[in-house]
Amino acid sequence: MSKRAANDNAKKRATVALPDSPPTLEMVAKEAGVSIATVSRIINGTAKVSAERKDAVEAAIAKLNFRPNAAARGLALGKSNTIGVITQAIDSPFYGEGLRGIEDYLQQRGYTALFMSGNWDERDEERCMAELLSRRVDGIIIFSGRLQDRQLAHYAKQVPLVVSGRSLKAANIFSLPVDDERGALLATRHLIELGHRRIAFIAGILDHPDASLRFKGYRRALAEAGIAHDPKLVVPGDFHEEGGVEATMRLLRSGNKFTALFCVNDQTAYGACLALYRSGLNCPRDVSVVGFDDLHSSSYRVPPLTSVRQSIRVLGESSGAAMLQMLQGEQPNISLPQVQLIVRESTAAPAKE
Amino acid sequence: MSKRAANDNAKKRATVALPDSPPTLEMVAKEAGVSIATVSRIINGTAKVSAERKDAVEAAIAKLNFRPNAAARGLALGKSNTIGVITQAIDSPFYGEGLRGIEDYLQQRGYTALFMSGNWDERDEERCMAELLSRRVDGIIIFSGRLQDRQLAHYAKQVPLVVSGRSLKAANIFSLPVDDERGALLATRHLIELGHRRIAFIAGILDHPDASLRFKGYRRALAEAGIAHDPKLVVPGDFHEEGGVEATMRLLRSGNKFTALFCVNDQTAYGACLALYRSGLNCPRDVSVVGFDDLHSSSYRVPPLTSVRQSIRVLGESSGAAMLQMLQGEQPNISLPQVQLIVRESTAAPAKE
DNA sequence: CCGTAATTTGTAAGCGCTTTCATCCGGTGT
DNA sequence: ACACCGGATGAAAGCGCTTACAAATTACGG
Repeated sequence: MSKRAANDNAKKRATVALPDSPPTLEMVAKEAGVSIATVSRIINGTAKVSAERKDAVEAAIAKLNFRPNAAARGLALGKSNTIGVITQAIDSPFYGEGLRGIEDYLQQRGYTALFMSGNWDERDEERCMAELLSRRVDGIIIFSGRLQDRQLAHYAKQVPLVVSGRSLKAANIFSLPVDDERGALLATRHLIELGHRRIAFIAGILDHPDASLRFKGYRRALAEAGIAHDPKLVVPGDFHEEGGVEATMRLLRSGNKFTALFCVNDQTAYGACLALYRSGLNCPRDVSVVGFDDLHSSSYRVPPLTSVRQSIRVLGESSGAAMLQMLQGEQPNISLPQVQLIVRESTAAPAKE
Repeated sequence: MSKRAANDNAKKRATVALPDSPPTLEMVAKEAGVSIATVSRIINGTAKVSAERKDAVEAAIAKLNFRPNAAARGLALGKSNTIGVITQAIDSPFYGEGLRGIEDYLQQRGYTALFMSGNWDERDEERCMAELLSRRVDGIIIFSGRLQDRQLAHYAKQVPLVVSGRSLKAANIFSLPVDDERGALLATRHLIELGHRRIAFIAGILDHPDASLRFKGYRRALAEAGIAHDPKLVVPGDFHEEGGVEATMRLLRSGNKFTALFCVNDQTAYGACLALYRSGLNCPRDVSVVGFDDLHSSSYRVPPLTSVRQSIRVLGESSGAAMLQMLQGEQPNISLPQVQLIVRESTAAPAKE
């Protein structure tokens, strides 16, 4: 047995010294008196090894508290077991649920998710892509995103892509679209069935695909019911609470009457509710409000918000599943559950005039 | 000992390259007609290189769309430029803001954050630590967390640690405590000043340090004002909306009168507000409610929630700053802004009886 | 007992990058 | 002219791990 007591007495030195470099395969091999190949084989279970050596190696690993260096392994293997995820904002309640879904799914299958925020900005998103590519992630999942289709197709040559919340087909890309139009249709139809005729719509950012699809669903529902679409009842927002407040105020000040409000997403609806409250209007007595996304906290609003549920968490899990299938070389066969209207207490029949 | 065969085989293998594998330093060097050392020096700016070669290399890099392999670089450098972050739940609105702060701060300084969710579970947290350690992150930031102090001290021998929202001192650990007690004191005092005497408290999970410190502040404010503390007005919650609903219902059913409610965090307060609404009680007319954390969406509640602001985003940024200082070998000299009470519209004087 | 096949185990060649060190240059000083 | 010097380059040695291939060991039949 060699004398490696110095290592064991590291405690003594630790009072002054910074953490000494972590143990390596070589140190484990020496400690156990075998070759590094044998240690590697035991760790990965890639070949049969005699029980005797196996025990010795496992003892050495435990003793040294050895943990394989993922970077080195990645280099040797040519894969990192990491999936990059580009979201717009990691602190958004909307994306957060999706990230959680991805993380849970991947982690159970031995992968790690690397999250980055694109900040609703195309250049930021490119920076994220560059960083992820540089880290040689095995695949990248993008939530909506501002990148153009052709840019995505370009990146897809370098790494498998899953794009969720968007519809797009190209080699090495799998997209998982959400049925925004149908969701908006259900929401608007619900308001119409309650008896509303003057239904305003707070849109998101103008050129955003989600927003335009939802707008389309809104108009389709109106058309179905034979209600003329009044452009004055459509105002832009920003997908955030603040935009909802401003849009609602603008609507109110414009003097155009409305008894219901369909908001492009829940956060916008939160803002709308606050603006109504500030204006002395009661939801749902004076104005009914419907959101989109069904965020977790929407069921705890006062009043609980009626919303379109697309389960962003499931979207996340499905994205992870699709990515793993792509990495197996399979064509993903994932589909999302249908969007669904969740009726709560922010909608009611309009007041009799 | 004929090594000829081995060499020949190695060469053969070396010439085989998959067409789609990303370009390497070597390919760039060949393309530019220089050595790989020169390319490396140009990329990192670690030495002077003639303008002529520099141009050639940059052209080659652009042509091949070369991106250095972060894993390989990490291996060679012995550092990954990555900071691991352990949070309880990536989809929590509370932690989300903190993560955003960390991400922004680190990214501007050339670091990448690797987020993992501990799920409020000690074993999960250990799994995260193991994963991060295996990836040889340069440091780890932990948000609150369930790990014991001694476990943290143990991990700190392997990697620098920043623990936020917690107070603890040990070698190689920097902790960034939030003044929970003072926040709770301010909140409760505010209710007292408004004239409330029967103030209930919805606590978090029993053994959680945040919860007990806030409870302490609550009692201190009561004591200051000479109000007897009534244990019947204190009920447990779970830091989530659901717990707030249940706790409030329990309080209401118990028949113990109260005119104000201090909740251990904003999410709990959201639940409380809903429970009041369901019971036909108006906030703040019948019951005033105060939260803690001042989440972004609290200012958009109906009514906007009075809360204690500790700027979790700033907490995140500061954690990042402290970590970077530690990596420089300095002793971090970071301090947090004081907690602050944000008075909004969920609190008012109690109704005259 | 030896030959041969079936099993472990060890050796060493990478994976892509950084960096030390030796080499090669064109000046300089005398 | 000659020894010397400093700056630009390249060769090569790792960083820690996997794995193809060789070597060593064992098992067995003839």
